[in-house]
Amino acid sequence: MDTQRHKIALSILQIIPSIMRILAAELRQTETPLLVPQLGALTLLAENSYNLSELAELHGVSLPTMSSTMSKLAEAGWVERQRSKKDRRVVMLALTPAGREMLNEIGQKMINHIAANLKDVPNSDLLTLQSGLQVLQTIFVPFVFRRDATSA
Amino acid sequence: MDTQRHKIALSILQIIPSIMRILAAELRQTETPLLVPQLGALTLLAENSYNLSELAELHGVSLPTMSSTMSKLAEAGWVERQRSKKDRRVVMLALTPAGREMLNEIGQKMINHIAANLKDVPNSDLLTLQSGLQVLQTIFVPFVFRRDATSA
DNA sequence: AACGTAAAATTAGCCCGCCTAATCATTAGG
DNA sequence: CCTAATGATTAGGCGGGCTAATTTTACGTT
Repeated sequence: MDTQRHKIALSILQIIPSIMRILAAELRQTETPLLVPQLGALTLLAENSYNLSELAELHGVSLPTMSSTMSKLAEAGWVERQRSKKDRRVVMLALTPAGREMLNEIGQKMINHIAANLKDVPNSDLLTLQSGLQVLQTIFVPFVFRRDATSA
Repeated sequence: MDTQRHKIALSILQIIPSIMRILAAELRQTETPLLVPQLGALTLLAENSYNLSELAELHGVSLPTMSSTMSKLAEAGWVERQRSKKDRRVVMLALTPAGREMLNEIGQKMINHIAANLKDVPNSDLLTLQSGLQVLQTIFVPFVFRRDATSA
């Protein structure tokens, strides 16, 4: 019985989904053409060009899920598929110029929107929040990369 | 340009959805009969009996969404609808005994599962995490209750 | 008392995101 | 060569979210 860890686990289970719904709702309200998962995928592509498998793994979803997400983004003209010449099974994804521009706009808008929620948060709490998020990240985000680590 | 708040906003935007996907995936893997939103709604009902509107508001979703969630849970026998006698438009929701039992089991299982993720987190980080979550909650969770606060 | 409006819930219809299973194309290896 | 493995897509299904429309009940005004 590790009470502290269980209490935190309960908090996570209760709080994270709530925030998620709020984020999604805010994205919807700003009438951006993007939803949360699309925004996440595009953000990954903004820093690097990935093939579909890599992208799916980084994003923590299955290959078919990412494939379909990419289809929507490609149809909107924000992402381009290109088969690799070395290995023609592989599909490389990259932002189009339009996609990059759109992402910059929307991303900034969303960040401002969320930052507005923090307007009245005192500085000391901001520091606490920042550290807490950092811990959350180190705990959870590595999991994505460990997915097939059993084979490594 | 409030750089600090913007940085935190960016973190939230990047981290929360990732954790959400991980939580959902863990729920799926444990082969529970519940998904995240259902678990959340049932957890609310475990402490109180609510009518549909209240429940939708607490949970931060629209009425139709909650109605459909309740239909699924009712069909599974975990929740009971009952029309109020005072106002026959109102539908009260309550856990059935079976629902309560199932929720206890699953809830505990999920919490253990998440707590396991925290196994190797040092104590100092746990404290940081705990405070950070608290701040997150005070920032975001009240929003649910403020939804129609414009009329108050 | 009757009529019209407001409120609570459901239904209908839509789309996204997530999955697994099956398929197709290509590569790699015996 | 032929088979097995790998990368991606397609097919099919379901939950969860929304808005708009509908139904039932309550309430207020005349």
